[in-house]
Amino acid sequence: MKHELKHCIGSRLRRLSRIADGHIRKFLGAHKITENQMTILFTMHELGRTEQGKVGEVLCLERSTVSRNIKLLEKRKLILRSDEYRPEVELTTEGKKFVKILIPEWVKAMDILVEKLNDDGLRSLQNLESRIQ
Amino acid sequence: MKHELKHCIGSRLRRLSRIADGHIRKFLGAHKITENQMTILFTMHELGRTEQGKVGEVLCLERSTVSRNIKLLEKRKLILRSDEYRPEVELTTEGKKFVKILIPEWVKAMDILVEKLNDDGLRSLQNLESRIQ
DNA sequence: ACTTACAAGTTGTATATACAACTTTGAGTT
DNA sequence: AACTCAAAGTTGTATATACAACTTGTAAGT
Repeated sequence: MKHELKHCIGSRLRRLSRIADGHIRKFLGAHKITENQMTILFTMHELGRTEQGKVGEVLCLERSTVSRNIKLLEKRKLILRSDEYRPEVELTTEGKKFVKILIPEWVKAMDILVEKLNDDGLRSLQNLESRIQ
Repeated sequence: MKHELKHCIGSRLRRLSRIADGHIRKFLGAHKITENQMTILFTMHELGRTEQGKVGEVLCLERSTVSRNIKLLEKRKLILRSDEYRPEVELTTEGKKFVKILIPEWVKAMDILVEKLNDDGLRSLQNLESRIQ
């Protein structure tokens, strides 16, 4: 057979991401935030005030997924949406504060993951990213 | 800063897996099956009759996740469960037939992904797997 | 045989995700 | 100005996932 079933690239990447997220979650426990929402907060921190759609574009997330996640973060007053139909979003002051609180925990998780992956593993990750799209 | 937020290993792996799964889903459309359920079917095809827990162990999935996914596949009569509390599971004849139908579609998706990744990308994937656990 | 402890399954709950269908808005065309 | 169309947002629906709490069965020790 040309490919072996257990070499399915989709399932292997899914598994890798579950493992990595598991490590990250260990450090987020106290802060009542999911790793996904953390990623959106961080992305918005990087982007500054931006259109909602841009978030999905950067993260390769479907419009509807972004819409719902943003809604959850808005409910917690971590982000602000302009009230146009196509809103611009940005972190609130509280959101920025929360990001600053999260970063040290996230750094602990990254330390562990980076140590596991090593420079070579990080290059592998970049390599995959550059090839897959 | 030691790490950059946008280099978060968790979110990058999540993104990669979403992209890969998107490619796979394109080929599964006609067959009314999700890429995750496909993975479980393929895993069970490899394992043969086995304890339910083994599936989660191989795929790094939580017990409850396996439980629910298995239930969905059982409802479709693609798998069979012994009726002990800790059941053994296996593909039904119908399940095996379905796997044979799915494989060509899956191969098409793998052809595309393997072409994108190339030998070098596949080595990168293996490299990540060997390092991350 | 009884008890205890642990391992594995299930269920409740919340979030994450995608796709389809519908809605809204703005931009171009006439 | 009215029309049309495309782009982006939202909602309905189904699955995927994890964690916590509870359940159940088995194995070990007495």
